Amino acid sequence: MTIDSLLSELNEHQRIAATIPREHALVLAGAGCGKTKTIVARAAFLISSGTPSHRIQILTFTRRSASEIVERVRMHLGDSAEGLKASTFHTWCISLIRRAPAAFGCKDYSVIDRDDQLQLFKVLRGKKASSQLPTAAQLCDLYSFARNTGLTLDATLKKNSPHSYSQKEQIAQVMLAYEARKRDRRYLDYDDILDVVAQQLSSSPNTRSWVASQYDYLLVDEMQDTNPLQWKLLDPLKHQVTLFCVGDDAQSIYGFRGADFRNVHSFSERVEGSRTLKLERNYRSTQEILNVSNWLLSESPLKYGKELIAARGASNILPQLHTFANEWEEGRWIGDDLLRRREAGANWREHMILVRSAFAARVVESSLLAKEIPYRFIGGTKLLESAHVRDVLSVLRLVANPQDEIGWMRFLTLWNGVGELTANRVIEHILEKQTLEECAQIIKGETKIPPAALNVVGIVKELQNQVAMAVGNAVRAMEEVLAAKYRNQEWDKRRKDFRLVEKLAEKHTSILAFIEEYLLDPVHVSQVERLEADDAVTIITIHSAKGTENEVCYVVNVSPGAYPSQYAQGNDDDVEEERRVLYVALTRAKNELIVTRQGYRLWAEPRPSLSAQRKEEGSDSPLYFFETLPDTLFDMQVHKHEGWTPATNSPQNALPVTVGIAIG
DNA sequence: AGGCGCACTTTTTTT
DNA sequence: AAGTGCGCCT
Repeated sequence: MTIDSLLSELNEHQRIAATIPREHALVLAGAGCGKTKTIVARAAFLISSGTPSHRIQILTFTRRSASEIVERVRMHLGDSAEGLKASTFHTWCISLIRRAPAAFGCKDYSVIDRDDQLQLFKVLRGKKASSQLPTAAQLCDLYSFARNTGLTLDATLKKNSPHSYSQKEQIAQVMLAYEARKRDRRYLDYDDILDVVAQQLSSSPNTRSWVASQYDYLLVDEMQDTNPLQWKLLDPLKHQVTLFCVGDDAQSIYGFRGADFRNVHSFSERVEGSRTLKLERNYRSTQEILNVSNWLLSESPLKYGKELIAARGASNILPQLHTFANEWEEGRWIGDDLLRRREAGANWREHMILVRSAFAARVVESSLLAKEIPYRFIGGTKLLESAHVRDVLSVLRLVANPQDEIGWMRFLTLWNGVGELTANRVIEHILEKQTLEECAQIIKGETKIPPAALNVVGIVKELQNQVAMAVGNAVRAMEEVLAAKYRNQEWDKRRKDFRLVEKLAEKHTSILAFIEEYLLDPVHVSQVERLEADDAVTIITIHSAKGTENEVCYVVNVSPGAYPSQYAQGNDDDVEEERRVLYVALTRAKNELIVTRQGYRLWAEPRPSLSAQRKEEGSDSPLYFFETLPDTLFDMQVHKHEGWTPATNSPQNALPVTVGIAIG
């Protein structure tokens, strides 16, 4: 396919965006208006008009959209697309660090993920010495928020946790200790990866020009979700590299990570001489679906000024709104509805179920399992984040970095007779040593860990360039102890994951690269297995669903107390972010939108309006987005309680073990 | 004292 | 699914 035929598929505005001359540009595109298509066309246009493909770097939020964009450009251009790179901000930065570790002051550093951070914070916070201190997880979030926004601890606490403000001094101490520990152990957490690069880009002219000289263009997807730390990366490059950014303020849903949707509005001030373009024609959905989405945004006190028009026009199918007595009936009905559609000839893969949280997916999941409907779940615990896989990978981490305290803790406490305290004592001695052999001697002297287990570390070291074999050996050596640890926690199911890990490892020639790649961009179990069963329903968290679409979309549990969630109540910014989350969910549907909610009694009986009640309390942020829903937008149906006990709870309905690719 | 198993709660969202 | 708390065992 030629570039001309690709451009002829675009509408006028998309084509202008894809072919603008070399200048900074921001493309504001509504949901379904062809954002990805425009980025793909832009990259293809640049390459076919002479920019070498390796001088274009595309930055996206997920591995999935990164590979999709590259794949589509390749489809249009063939070999000349070779060398085009798309990655997340984090993978991009770590690849820069790995190519010039000294320039960033990060020689021999290893990357730690959130779980590792938690371990450190837990240790540093101390057990229950001061239980008023925020939990390790809260400290972790506060720390990360401050790093991503560039706010001081003081400002972060005032904004996110005024409740803990009085403990500011102690919190500061824990955080400083965390930073000292990271330096000591040569750890880089997620935020360090970006910050280290950003810092050097702004302070070192040499490093800046080294990086800038590699690229002519940076194409940034999902610009509305970039935060100040990410901007700190782009800003120093803007004089030498041309920015092409695409985003939608109404789809900004990463405020908890420091993103501010207003940032896309200030783009033109921050980037001198930049152009802003708009895409407003929606090619994804029917007008009936857009009417619901438009209504939701129009109710916001914020003025998005967005009214999506469907290029496809109306379809005469209204979205459906179903109200159930409880979550089990809701889940059961969705399963039944899927079966009906399947019987009518639809494929499983045309259906997507959108949930707010991984936790919220559980009821739906068990309903699909019970009805033997194949599904994949995107958004829960990732393969390499699951406890049993981390256990095995701890050995690989030790080989990559014998000073890895977190890795040692994980490995040592696996064995009988070694708990947290013993492990701590041993680790103190280990950290004084340089080689694995010396470490092994210490462990032999101080614990009863079987020598055979320690040999694995040596074997893995020998195999460090054959990662898949290293994984295989580690698994075999640890199988017994793991089987004991997880004997009551679906061991048979967990055990299968090791094969998948080996499969992933086959592509890599170094342990470090293997671990890093999947820490930064974790793979979901069901993604690995997709090859085996292609036709499945998708269950997906809304945050993971950004950028995706499907013929039929179910949006689950759009109930009072859930949209907006109680968590957001009282904070107008948070409530509006919740509105955008729901907006993202509603705009995923191409042909049919089915919204479900619980607690029909709330609507069956007359009662004082929730919003009126809310006004009396002195807040104008809504308690429930659908409180004022006009009844013309949906086909509404209330399902009466049928008086049965939830089958999902009864023990005789133990979850079947082998149903398609169903992996939670 | 340290380790371990059991029963219990508690879940936003992600790199 | 993982963290916490409690009581028992070595």
